[in-house]
Amino acid sequence: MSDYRNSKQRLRIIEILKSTEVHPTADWIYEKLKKDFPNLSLGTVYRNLNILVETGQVDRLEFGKTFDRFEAKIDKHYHFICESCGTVIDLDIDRQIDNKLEEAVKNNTKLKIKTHKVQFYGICEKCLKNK
Amino acid sequence: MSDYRNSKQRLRIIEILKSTEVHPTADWIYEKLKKDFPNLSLGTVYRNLNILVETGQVDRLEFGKTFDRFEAKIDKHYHFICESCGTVIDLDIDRQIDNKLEEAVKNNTKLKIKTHKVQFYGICEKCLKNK
DNA sequence: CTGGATGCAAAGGGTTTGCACGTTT
DNA sequence: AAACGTGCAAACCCTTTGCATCCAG
Repeated sequence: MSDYRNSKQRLRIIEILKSTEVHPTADWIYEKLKKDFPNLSLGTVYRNLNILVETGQVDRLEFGKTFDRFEAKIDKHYHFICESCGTVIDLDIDRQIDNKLEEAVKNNTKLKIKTHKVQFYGICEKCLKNK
Repeated sequence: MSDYRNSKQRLRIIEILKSTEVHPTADWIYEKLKKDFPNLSLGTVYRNLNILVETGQVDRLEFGKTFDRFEAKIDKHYHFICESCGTVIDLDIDRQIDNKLEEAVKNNTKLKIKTHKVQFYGICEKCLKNK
């Protein structure tokens, strides 16, 4: 890993992220940052966000890879995603815990909650063997 | 909503999805289906997948919209996504239930589980008022 | 001074869409 | 026959990347 310097743009990006609750997109940050750096380029925002995620200062909210995946198993279940090979595996759920999970949040907020999804991340059996 | 017919391509897509556990990408399905329909186009696969998702025959595995979102709040928490306006809201977690959730899965599989994420979906307060 | 960072623009990669033709009902 | 579905290719959209220049250490 290379050494990262403290560019003004990067520092401002962290500031912006720490001062908002809107979970911005890269473009939102770009628009906001443009006021400070009129010549700012979107590429700079993306490069810095990637660095900030890499160094653990920022979290990226995403599911799996950039492309969608599909399944015909319609009943409720969780998913496990292997961080090594990308495989997605269905997981049975413990209904009792699952219900408690949703109840705990429902009773604690004014949001109208319809459903929830859970993903587990780690290494699958196959990849465990191959390392 | 329009009436959907039973095109051969669409029927095969459901068949394929029901017969596999790999949670395929659109492209994976395209490659597989090409054996039956040599002139198949990727657009057809995408169109049909969207129809199947719309009619509830297939689930799409994704998180939020197509673009990533970022946050500087690094500590563990859940997210709520408003299905109406796309807003993402941080949710506190009940550590006890959260731990039980991870334990339940860990004890029930040979996968090496490192972490998990939970998202809740529904309608936010603002959108509830505006309807 | 040296290597990382930036701006700009082009390229990438997954997904959507307009159009003319083919198929289902 | 009418309306939906398909193939093809172009268009889209978000993100990445090559390159010359700029700037932090």
